[in-house]
Order: sequence, then C-alpha cells, then structure tokens
Amino acid sequence: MFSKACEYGIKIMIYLAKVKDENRMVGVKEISKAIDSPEAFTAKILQQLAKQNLLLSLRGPHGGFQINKEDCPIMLAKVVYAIDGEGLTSHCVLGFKACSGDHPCPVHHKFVAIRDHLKGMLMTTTIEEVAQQVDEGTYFLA
Amino acid sequence: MFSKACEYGIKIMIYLAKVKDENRMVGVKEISKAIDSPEAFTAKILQQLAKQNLLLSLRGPHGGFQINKEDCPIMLAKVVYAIDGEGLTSHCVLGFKACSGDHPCPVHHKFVAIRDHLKGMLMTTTIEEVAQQVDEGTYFLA
DNA sequence: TGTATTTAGGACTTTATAATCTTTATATCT
DNA sequence: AGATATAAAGATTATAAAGTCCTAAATACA
Repeated sequence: MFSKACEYGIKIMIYLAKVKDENRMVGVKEISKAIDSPEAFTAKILQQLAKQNLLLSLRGPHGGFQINKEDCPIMLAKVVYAIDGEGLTSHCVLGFKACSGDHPCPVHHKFVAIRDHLKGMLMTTTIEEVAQQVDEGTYFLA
Repeated sequence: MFSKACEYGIKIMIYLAKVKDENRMVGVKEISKAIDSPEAFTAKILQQLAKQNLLLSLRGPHGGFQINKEDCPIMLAKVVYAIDGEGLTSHCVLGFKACSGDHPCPVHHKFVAIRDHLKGMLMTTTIEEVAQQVDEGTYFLA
C-alpha cells in the first residue's frame, strides 16, 4: 500500500509528535532507534519531510528535527502525500490515465468507495491523535 | 495499490471473460493488443495465471489461453492474490510483523475498516460481472 | 514425418526503490 | 578563532520490479 519510505515517514512523524512537548530538537540516531529503521535512509526521509515544512530542522550541536507546530494538527494524508504523492487516492487502480467517473475503467465504480473511505480516513486522522495513543501504551511503534 | 503485473493480470482476466462465450483459445498477441500491454510481459503473467489454474493454456497452432470454466465464477480477490499475494489485505500497513488486534501498531485500528472494506469487495466482485459491463459498452479496457 | 505455430521457461536487461557513504554547510561551545 | 556535532546534499551501491529475448517443448496440419 505505502512505500517503505512512507512507512518510515509515518513512524517518524508519530515519534516526533509523541515527544513534541519536550520542546527539543531530536537527532537522526534517536529517531531511527526509536522506530527501528536504517539510520541513513531515515535521514533522507527526514530531509524530505523538512523540505515540505512538516518538520523543522537545525544543524550543528543540539541540532535535529522537530514537528513544525505552525502546521498542527498534521493529518496523516499530509505525510503520505509528502512522500508517496497523491497517486494512491487519485489514480486509477488499473493504471489508466483517462479513467474517470464519466469514462470509467471496468473496476472504477468498485474502487471509488474504497478510495473515498481511505482518503476520508487519511484526511481526518491526525498524527497527534495517533501519537497520544502510543503514549498511553496501548500501541507500539517498534 | 497493485503491482503493474497485477494490473495487467486483472485486465487479462476481464478480457478473457468477455470473450468466454466464443469458446476458443486466445493468443498472447490478441490479448496484449486488447489490453494495450507489453507482449512479452503479458506472456509471463499469463503463465502465472495458468499455473494457478485460473486459465487453461494450450501450445501449438490454435493454441492460447482461456478462462478455466471449472473455477467460475472467479472473484477479483483470486486474481489479485494469484499475482500480488495476500499482503495488501493481511499485512500491517506500517510493515510490522507482530502487528495484530491484540498488539496493534498506532494506525492498526484506523486501517482495519478500510482493509475489510477492500477485502470484502475483492471477495464478492466477480470477473464475469465486471466483464459483462465492458461488453455493454459503458466501461473501457484500453 | 516435417514444418509452422504457439506457449513454457530461463537468462538477461532496464528501471525504480531501498539503502549507504562521503563531503559540505551550519551551528554550538570553549 | 578552532574544534566538534549535526543535518544537507550528492554520489554510489544493492535489491526488487518491470520488461525483453532466446531456446525448448508441444500441438496441429499438410
């Protein structure tokens, strides 16, 4: 469903939301340990998220990343789109460029409902909400 | 959502269901033209579908492929699983092997409903039903 | 029985994704 | 200013997916 990069991206955001109140910059090492991901690859994804303003970054000692609070609450959709693009919720599942409600591929109408369901969930679920549940201990992140 | 191979696989099955009543073996060339797919790659996917008994195949002159009628009706799920496996409807979206209802990842419960929705649709939609609509002209296949 | 036709299967190539490594820029602290 | 810590950026490598090509096997038909 999601690319590996996107899976890590979601975990990154959840972890950073979880420690948001500590008001500090969080380093790549800490993040990749917390979510059990390859460090260098994680750094790349962090760059992407920072470039798209989902995260703030700072170099040098005590540098690192943190959630961009001006953007909060951050919807799950924003994270997914930042890394995988909007293809999953907008492109034809059979890959037709010309597929639409007016000019549908054979499975178009079968998938519209599912896509809308998915899209709706991604656009109404916040990273903060999910992170809070991790904090409460009922959900795990690694 | 689906691999390219799976996209072609679904199209293949729909096309073969569409011409099922003609009771003939259909060649790779005809199929790849009908669904606008690369011929050699299409041949590979046809092999896979035949090996899994969704299709019958015959070599030599007048050879080709046809829907295995003993297996009808064929659910969409069967085609998807034959090519992409059951990962999409069974694996954790964040890639956790240990994720389950009892031991959930942070987005587990958010995705269960969508996965069940998708799974339900795949398991109740038949290739024949979809193919018939193409026959009626309201849906396109290439 | 020989030849043409067509799928089967394996080797190969290309492209995209996943992941790493190296160098550079920037910030902090002494 | 100098040393150190850290992210940014680009180059590189590894692995998987997508796609091609070639040879072998099977079938039909003359």
